[in-house]
Amino acid sequence: MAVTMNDVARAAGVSLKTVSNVLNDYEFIRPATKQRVQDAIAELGYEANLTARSLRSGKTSMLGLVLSDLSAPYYAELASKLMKAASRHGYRVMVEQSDAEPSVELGALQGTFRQLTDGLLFTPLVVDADAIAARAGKKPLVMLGEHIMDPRFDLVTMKNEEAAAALTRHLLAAGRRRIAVIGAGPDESAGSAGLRLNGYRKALEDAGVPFDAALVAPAEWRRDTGAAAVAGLLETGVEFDAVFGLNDVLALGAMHELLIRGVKVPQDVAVAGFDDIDEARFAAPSLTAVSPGMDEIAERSIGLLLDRIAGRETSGQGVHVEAGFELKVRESAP
Amino acid sequence: MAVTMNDVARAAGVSLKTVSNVLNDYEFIRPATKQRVQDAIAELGYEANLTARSLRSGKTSMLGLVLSDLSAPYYAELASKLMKAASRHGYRVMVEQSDAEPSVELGALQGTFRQLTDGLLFTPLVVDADAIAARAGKKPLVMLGEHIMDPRFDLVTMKNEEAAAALTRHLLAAGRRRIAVIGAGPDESAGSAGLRLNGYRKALEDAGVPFDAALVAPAEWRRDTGAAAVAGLLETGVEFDAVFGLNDVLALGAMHELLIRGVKVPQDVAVAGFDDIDEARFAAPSLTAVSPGMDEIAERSIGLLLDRIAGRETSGQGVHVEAGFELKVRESAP
DNA sequence: CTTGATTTTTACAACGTTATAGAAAACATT
DNA sequence: AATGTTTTCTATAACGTTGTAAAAATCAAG
Repeated sequence: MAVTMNDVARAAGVSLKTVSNVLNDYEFIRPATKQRVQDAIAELGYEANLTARSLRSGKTSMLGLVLSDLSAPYYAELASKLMKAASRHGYRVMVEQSDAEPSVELGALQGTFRQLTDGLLFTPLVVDADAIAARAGKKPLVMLGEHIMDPRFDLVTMKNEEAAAALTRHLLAAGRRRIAVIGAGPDESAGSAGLRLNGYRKALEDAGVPFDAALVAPAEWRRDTGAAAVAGLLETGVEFDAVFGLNDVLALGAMHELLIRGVKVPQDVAVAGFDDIDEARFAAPSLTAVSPGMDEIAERSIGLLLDRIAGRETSGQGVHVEAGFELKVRESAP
Repeated sequence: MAVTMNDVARAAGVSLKTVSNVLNDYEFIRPATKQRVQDAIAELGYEANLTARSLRSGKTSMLGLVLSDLSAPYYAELASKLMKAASRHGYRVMVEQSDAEPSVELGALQGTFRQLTDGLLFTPLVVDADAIAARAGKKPLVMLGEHIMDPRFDLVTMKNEEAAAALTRHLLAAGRRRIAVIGAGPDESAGSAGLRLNGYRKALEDAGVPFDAALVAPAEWRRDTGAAAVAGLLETGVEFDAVFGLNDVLALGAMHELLIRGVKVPQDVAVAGFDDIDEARFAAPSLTAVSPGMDEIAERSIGLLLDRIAGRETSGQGVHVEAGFELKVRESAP
């Protein structure tokens, strides 16, 4: 079987606890003793048993990450960065895909998944703050995204409204006046969709351009739905000279549909997105998009969660972090 | 604190072990007793402690997945599917990103990661079979991909050679004679790159079209490198009327570069890829690509790994599984 | 009823670690 | 050398579950 601390203790001629002390950097150990233990560890190839350590200490050195679908590029890139950031601090990340199922989302707050993990990064999509609060337990929990803005919870988010406004201003400055928005209902006010739509409306207002609900097309945030939404706009005969996809895949789907139908991008219609996934740079034409500072989001969310776990952050209120953004102007909307 | 089996036992008026027996579907329990225990579990909201269970039983109900980078679309989609497949069998998947670092790849075979997991899905990229064999230990290990083809290991892969040949035949049938290949050196013979290149050569040979090493451009499998490789070809003045990207992101990067430079796709140059990631359908023009049966790969790899874990598959030799493929003809190479 | 076989339940140890509390050793001070 | 103080080490008990082996209860048959 595997080498245990007991084997190491025997080999080094010390007690079990002394080995444990060496491993945990206990202060009062004679250098000679420490050396003997470390030699024994090296010689036997001992590796600590995380399961046993967890059982005894209650810590797992794992973080949980709940998101709807890992195959969505934005989430894939985010998960990758979060894992790397966590790894720098000695933590692993376990991913749970909710598929936007309420039962799965809520389930991830409790039960095995929660148990296996010292803290949770949670991207709620379909459950509300009260439901979360009722089930959250007392392990640290940091929200990602914009579905929940509640003072009870820690939250790491991006400047959705400002960034959407900046992007809209950019389109307006380029002379576009009929900017279609894909990915929200005209009255949407909550979540990422609502915030980004607000930014769009505010920029229009500031520029004195009237808001037209006919330009706002609801769609789930996927490529195919983005394509379908723009097809719908074209078929209903609504005039537009720009498309703002509320995320990149929507914009890319829309752009695809436009190109198929012979609409020139950006000459006839400019297209812009939100997220700046890797693909945005390499689309044809390359996609103008808001880059929401994913590195910063990853770094700060891991930082905040680990601060909570270690008890370094003790605010009773939720801490709210907003990462900066950058507008990446590319060919699709110069 | 959390409710333990002991609390349940006390509430139901039975012994600890009886609760355990109920949870583990032990055969000989009086229905009345079982009911009392289950009522107590429901009433107290008991949830088994996985850590304790793992420590005692040696099983974790987790699988490991080692891949280079989760943000690569192919891996993101594969990971997502693998997680869903595993979840159907009551397992979770922990992902480890190797970044193609040999030390990380080998490290994932041992140490904590291995310990936390009942079996490993391993996509080796930079380490060889002997190094793996030396470190693999005895927990089940299933290889994904083509870097290692060794009878010692279980392997789930795709029909790289046949699929690449089929794609090449398709390009030849459309009249293309100068088909550039991006993502391999001209002498590459191992790994996915080598196999796909072999398929390409075989199809050329069967068609009596001479192989020209000048048409083969090495490149790491990313968008930017794909773009750079095609730029290199254009600048050296090599003539070509088609590009076969050895994976989709290479092809998409190449297509982007071609379009930027005013080369018409598919009129001047046809472009085709391999993987059929979601983006392939929505690129402009949409990308002709080999679909390597990712669902089947996910299903079969989880199946094989779980068979090994449960001892249902006991072949001493490695079991080799090859998923089927399909050619998706789209606009970029009709 | 008694006996023997079968079903049902239980006590106790064990998995490999960390926490507690105290014993032993080393050092400093008189 | 005796005393007190600090450093170093250790024995033992947990953490919450499953495995082993045996005890207790039930049933069938005489």
